[in-house]
Amino acid sequence: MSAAIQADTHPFVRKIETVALFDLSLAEREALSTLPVQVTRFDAHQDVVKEFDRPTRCFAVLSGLAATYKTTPEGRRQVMAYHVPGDVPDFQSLHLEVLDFSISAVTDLSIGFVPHGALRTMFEDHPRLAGAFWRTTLIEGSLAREWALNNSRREAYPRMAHLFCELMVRLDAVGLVQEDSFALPLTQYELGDALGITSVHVNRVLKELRDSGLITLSGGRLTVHDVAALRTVAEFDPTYLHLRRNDSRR
Amino acid sequence: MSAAIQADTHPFVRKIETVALFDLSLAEREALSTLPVQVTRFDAHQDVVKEFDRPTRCFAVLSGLAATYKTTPEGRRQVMAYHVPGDVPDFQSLHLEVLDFSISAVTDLSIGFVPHGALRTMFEDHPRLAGAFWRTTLIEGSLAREWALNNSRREAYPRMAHLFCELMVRLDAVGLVQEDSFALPLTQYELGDALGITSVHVNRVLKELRDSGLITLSGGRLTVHDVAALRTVAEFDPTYLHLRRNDSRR
DNA sequence: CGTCGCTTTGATGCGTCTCAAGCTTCGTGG
DNA sequence: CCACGAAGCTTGAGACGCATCAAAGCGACG
Repeated sequence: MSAAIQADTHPFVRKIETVALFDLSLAEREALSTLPVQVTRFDAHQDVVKEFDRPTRCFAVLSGLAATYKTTPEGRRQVMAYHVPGDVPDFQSLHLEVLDFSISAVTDLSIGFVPHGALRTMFEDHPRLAGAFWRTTLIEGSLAREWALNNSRREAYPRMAHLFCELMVRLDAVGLVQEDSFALPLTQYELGDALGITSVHVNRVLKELRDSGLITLSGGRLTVHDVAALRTVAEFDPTYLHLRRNDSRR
Repeated sequence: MSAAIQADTHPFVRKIETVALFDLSLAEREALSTLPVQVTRFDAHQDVVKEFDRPTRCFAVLSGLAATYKTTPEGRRQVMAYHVPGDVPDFQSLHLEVLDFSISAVTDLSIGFVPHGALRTMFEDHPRLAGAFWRTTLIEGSLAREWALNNSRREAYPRMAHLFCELMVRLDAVGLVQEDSFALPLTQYELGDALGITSVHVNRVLKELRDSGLITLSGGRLTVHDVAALRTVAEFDPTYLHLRRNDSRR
């Protein structure tokens, strides 16, 4: 998955511009773009942060794909969310001392770390920005609930369709979808971790979706042949993503 | 379920006192306790707010039990969280225009509504309080993720044990547990809605838990006979609840 | 004292898991 | 440039967990 965030724009400015319900003032834009960012690369399959960590900084995904996941003590793994470029997935560490999930690099990853202290200072001076970031964390909660519904109340076939619909909309919103096709660098085993099924069953369901003519997935790229039909199968309603108007072309 | 919130304390003061990581200043306490509250009663099974609503106020549960739930368009219902007295379950409406879930009264319910405007004014004057309420919404997100893990990665028997462990800890934190026993006014059908299984299967799992000597559930009251064993079965680790020290006696 | 909602139990079927084996792809070293 | 190994994909057979359908028991309340 290639970088989609312009190098000349501070990632937090980008994020807030796409999420906030107001236009940034000059002072706010200045405060955001002078936040200190430490850029770090991670290899695929590395953990960026781990459950029970006590982070002292938040981070934005600059390029690549990241995944929030939890595991039962018994070792069963569940991916809770994927993070696309521009996302700030561990903002909760600013207000909750200990992390209740891990975040790993699905692909090679470029990450921008911002110290908690700088964020707190910024929020004191610019309370509207605090509200905007609060909003981003609420949207993440909304995604978590939709995943809980999807994974416990839909069978594997519509469940997978739903995941593909969500990813398409979210990747499209950051310009990573071309002609109903986007990079999806997940193994079938990893897809199973997200959907709560085994890789064997992922394979069979994928075959069904392929045979229905809805999608093809190969070479780490998903192509949707019939967006409307896929949405119908998935019962997909994007309300829970809380996108603003025109964030998505679909 | 009887009221546990003292009538003479403003519910929002109560909530923040149990959640915030700092001691309230006099001004902050004053601001909270002068928030206008409109108390309203709901009968069991009524909806307090519905998915796609655009609320203009938040509310605190004063007494009774409430449930956040979503349904698929096909009609399958999933409870995402239970709310005990003191909780403020729809705080996200302050920052997200349209609700992505419904909240219903499980039992008869007493609710205190507070207008968004009053909250926004308070947050402008007292930014630390905004941080404290932000924290409460993050904790809800954490619960949603744990439920997603529980419902998709544990089988019905440990899954139910996990739900009981969570409810016991959270109800204990608000003083509603006596001698490892608490009110649990849910039908087996409703338990199925929370656990993602049918009421028939709830009945069989409940029987197993009873036969194991772990619990009894009758007359709307759950008694845990062996807390340690129930936790072991459930692989229960309360970290995700983000309680502060001494919030729970267990 | 009959009715209605809830609980309990049985029989059968479906969705997904588990185990197992063969196949494809691709990167690496000879 | 080919051989090989490792990782991932594909497919089959049988087992298991939970759903579904159905019916009978129980308890509370008018």
